[in-house]
Amino acid sequence: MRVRFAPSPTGYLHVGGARTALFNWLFARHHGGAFVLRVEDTDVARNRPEYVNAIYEGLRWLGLEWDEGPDRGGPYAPYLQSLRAQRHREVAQALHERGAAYECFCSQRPADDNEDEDEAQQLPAVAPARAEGPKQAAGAPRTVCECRTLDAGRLAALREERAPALRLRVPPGRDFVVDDLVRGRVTFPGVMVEDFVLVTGDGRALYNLAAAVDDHDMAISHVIRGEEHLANTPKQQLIYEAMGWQPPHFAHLPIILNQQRRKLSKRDGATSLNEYAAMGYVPDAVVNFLALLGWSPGDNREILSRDDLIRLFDLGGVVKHPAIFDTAKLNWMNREYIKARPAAELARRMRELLAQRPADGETAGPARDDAYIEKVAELFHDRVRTVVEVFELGSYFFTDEPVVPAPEALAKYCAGREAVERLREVRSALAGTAAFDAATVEKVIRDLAAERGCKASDYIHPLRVAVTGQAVSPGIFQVLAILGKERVLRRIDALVHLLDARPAARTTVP
RNA sequence: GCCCCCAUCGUCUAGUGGCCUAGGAUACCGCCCUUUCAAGGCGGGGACAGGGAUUCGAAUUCCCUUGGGGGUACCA
Repeated sequence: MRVRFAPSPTGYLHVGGARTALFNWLFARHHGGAFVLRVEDTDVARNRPEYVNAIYEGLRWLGLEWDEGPDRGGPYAPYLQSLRAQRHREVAQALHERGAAYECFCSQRPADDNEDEDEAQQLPAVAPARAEGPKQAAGAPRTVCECRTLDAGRLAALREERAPALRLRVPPGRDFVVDDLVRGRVTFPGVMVEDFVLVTGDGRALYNLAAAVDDHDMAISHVIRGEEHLANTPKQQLIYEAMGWQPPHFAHLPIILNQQRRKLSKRDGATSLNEYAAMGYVPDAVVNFLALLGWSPGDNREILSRDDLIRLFDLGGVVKHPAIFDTAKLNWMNREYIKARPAAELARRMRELLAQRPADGETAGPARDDAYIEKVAELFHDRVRTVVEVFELGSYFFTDEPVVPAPEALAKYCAGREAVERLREVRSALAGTAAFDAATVEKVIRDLAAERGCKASDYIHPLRVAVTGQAVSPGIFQVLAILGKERVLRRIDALVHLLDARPAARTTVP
């Protein structure tokens, strides 16, 4: 079995494309078939060569290695569609010769006067491309221009005037059915598929021709792609039929939608894979999550390794309805993967992200130290959803400066006058200890509380505000130990100073 | 407009005529634990879009309505 992922390099690999690639990969690995990467770069207007690399990077990040592709060759090379143009023209010519296609001299139909589409340049008309006039009663949107039946004399005359496009002669009077592996039999009324263009006036093979030819030539057995291609399928089947080729099986995957139930677009926050990488999602989690978006193993399992997925995957488990991309669940899953792996791995990912950040004050000092990163990772590895969350929740670990206390934290734990007292007491207790490991500082603080006859938390809360600037943090004793005596003392001093300077109005708290 | 597809908790889904007073996960809420926040444990609310039809019996079959999505290019 041979499947392919055929992106066009018009942008970064987005989650929809990634999901399509993943399902193809899973299918290939499950059946021991080949997963081929074919880059469909035939639309010169929108292509960007640099995006080919972006696609490679996205697939590699996910760990979806391809067996054949532009960069690694294979028995059916080349895998860059633009390099196969000659072959596309050959097939077009064969189609023409056997009467399955005809030359069309019509002007380009004006692109729908819909808003965003870039208006196609309109050439002077030879014949009306679309039959105008009142809507035909029985609903017959199919357009047949007179080029379909030009006689030899007229044909020759027209050829002198301009280069024709080549249209497929769609057989009239029959409906077209697609036996789709995920949605069953789909029937398109014959009147709806019109004589579509195979090759443009300037000799470029268009998508339906190129895709059909390449899929056939590359011996693709299963075409697994997004639902947006469903309506193209009858056209491609017609090409196979006209050429006498055996068509592949087709499977159309449901679209991934955003929270507003629309097709994912740039405005929906992160849509391309590299953004997820940058935010500290782990590839295995993204793969797991994407696999469950539109597919289910049929039981209640949620956490599935790559091997599980390969073993369990089949097209029968693919659902028909579109799925909404839910970041909350991805976050949960990512946390599961972070927790399931040792803290050292989180530390490694932190270092990777740190390396990509500018070396400003935020990441100065001890943040460079591997052992230090590891300790911080230890503290956060079962409380963060993403790697960057460590830097956000634990920002106080990545600066040598005193922290700026959050107003809420101040209001919650430092409102009363006694907070200052407590800070002074705990400061001097802490200053008096030489060892500064978690166990020691815990004993110091608990002893202090016992001695003063109050709760340890009475000291802990203001202390947390002093060293982290926040009302919440991981266990305070470990935080203190990692920060180190010097920074801790300095931060206590800074907060005491700040509290002292504040207006004396609110000295009591109810 | 026309064509096609789809329709179970907010979200991802299980469910292929009786096992369903509809299961799981996530999100949310509560309790326990606790130095805070998480994690963890326990518990809670929450769905078969609507209407017909078939059937002894429908989330499951058929039809209509509604809603959502996709397509409608000399783009892919």
